[in-house]
Amino acid sequence: MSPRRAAALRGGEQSLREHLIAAAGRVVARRGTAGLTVRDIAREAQVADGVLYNHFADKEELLAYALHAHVRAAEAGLEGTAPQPGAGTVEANLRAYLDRALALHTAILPAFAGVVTQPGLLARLAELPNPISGGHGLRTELAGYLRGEQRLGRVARDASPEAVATLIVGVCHDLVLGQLLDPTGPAPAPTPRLIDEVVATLLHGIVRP
Amino acid sequence: MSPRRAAALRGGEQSLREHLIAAAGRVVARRGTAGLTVRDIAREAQVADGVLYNHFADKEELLAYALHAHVRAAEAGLEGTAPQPGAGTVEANLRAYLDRALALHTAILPAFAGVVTQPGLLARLAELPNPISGGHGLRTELAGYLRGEQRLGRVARDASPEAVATLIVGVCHDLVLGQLLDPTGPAPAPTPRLIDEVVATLLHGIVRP
DNA sequence: TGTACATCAGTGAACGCGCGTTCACTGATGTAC
DNA sequence: TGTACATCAGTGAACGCGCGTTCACTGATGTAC
Repeated sequence: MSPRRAAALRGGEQSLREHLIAAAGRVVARRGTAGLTVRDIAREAQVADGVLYNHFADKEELLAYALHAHVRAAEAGLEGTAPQPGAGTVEANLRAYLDRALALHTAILPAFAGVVTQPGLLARLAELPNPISGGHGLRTELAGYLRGEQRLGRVARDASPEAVATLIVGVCHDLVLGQLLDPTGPAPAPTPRLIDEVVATLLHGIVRP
Repeated sequence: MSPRRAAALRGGEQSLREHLIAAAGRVVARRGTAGLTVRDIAREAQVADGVLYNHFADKEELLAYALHAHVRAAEAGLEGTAPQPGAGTVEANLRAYLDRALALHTAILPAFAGVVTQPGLLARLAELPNPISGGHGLRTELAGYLRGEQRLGRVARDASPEAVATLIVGVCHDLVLGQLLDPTGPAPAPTPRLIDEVVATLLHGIVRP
């Protein structure tokens, strides 16, 4: 035994299963899951239409793995590391977290837009080893950072790390969704001024004692 | 002339065109546009499959009108009126705006989730008399309110109304999207405590002078 | 070592289904006489 | 007033297409002798 090998693997490294996940991931990153065809994936993988059923129960299972890979790749692809409590200034750190979150959501949200409308796919994703990250990790990380700063006295004790994390992630959703809903709108990168003002608002609020 | 009348209109008020938009609007409000079938709409309207093509160019045009109607209905259905500068307290007013925005997005976002992945439908929506509202009106309203409070001296002059509006709308997107992405998650109504903390963060910030 | 055979992942044409859309037909209503 | 006819919005069976999925077949590789 050791039968026929997929033409696309002639070069020769991966298993066809990994090859399919990678190919699907590329297509998902490019166009999202909406209107995505089994044949599109096969063409991207340069492989016969039917092979995927030798390795996955159905299209949804492959897509779930592809999305999973896409999310992990996006998270791994973030530049630099998350700020630590006590380092630099709180302002610069908050800004850094916002930049990171924005980069992450810009990479992930378009692919997830189609997932919301596919309950079966959502369920498959939930079954995968890691839960749906989708910024969840980053949110927790940010809240943890803020608690650290609270301990150091650089952030008010009565501030709510969860609320700030929700606000930061929310801004990302808003900006990326706005982009998705109006493709003719402003440039992909939001105005730096708005970002500055968001950080200032979170730091100082809008009323002064 | 004055030929056959649709059986569904026997009761007798509207035009069939309005009847179709209303029926489609009901289905869209219930299940969104994803996986929505021309036959589903016809069944809801209790009308023959083909009639819609007597009144609309295609499915997308009908859906665009239905979404438009749904958004306007959701905006019209908001309880009470938007707070005015100078009335009550800034805190209560901000909270009221957040509640309104949350109600609006809870009603609208699920229906729009499927729209993001249908560029043709998006384009049709953009062509309709009013531009896509989708909270846009509320955002402008909120920014205007905040500028009013600035003039009255109840909100800091150097605060950014646009940033606050983005933060408020962003929280809505985040909470509703979270709900959509994890249907098994927390109750539809978010915890009041988080809302309180969000308002407090916007008012006072997280660092103290 | 060389040859015949068995294995089974990969292949891609074909299947069946559901969708958006079309169009020959129906029949309630207005008009002509 | 009553009857025959013309109109055309509504009807729903049928069309064609694209999709996810299946499965008889192919052929590269390992094994037996």
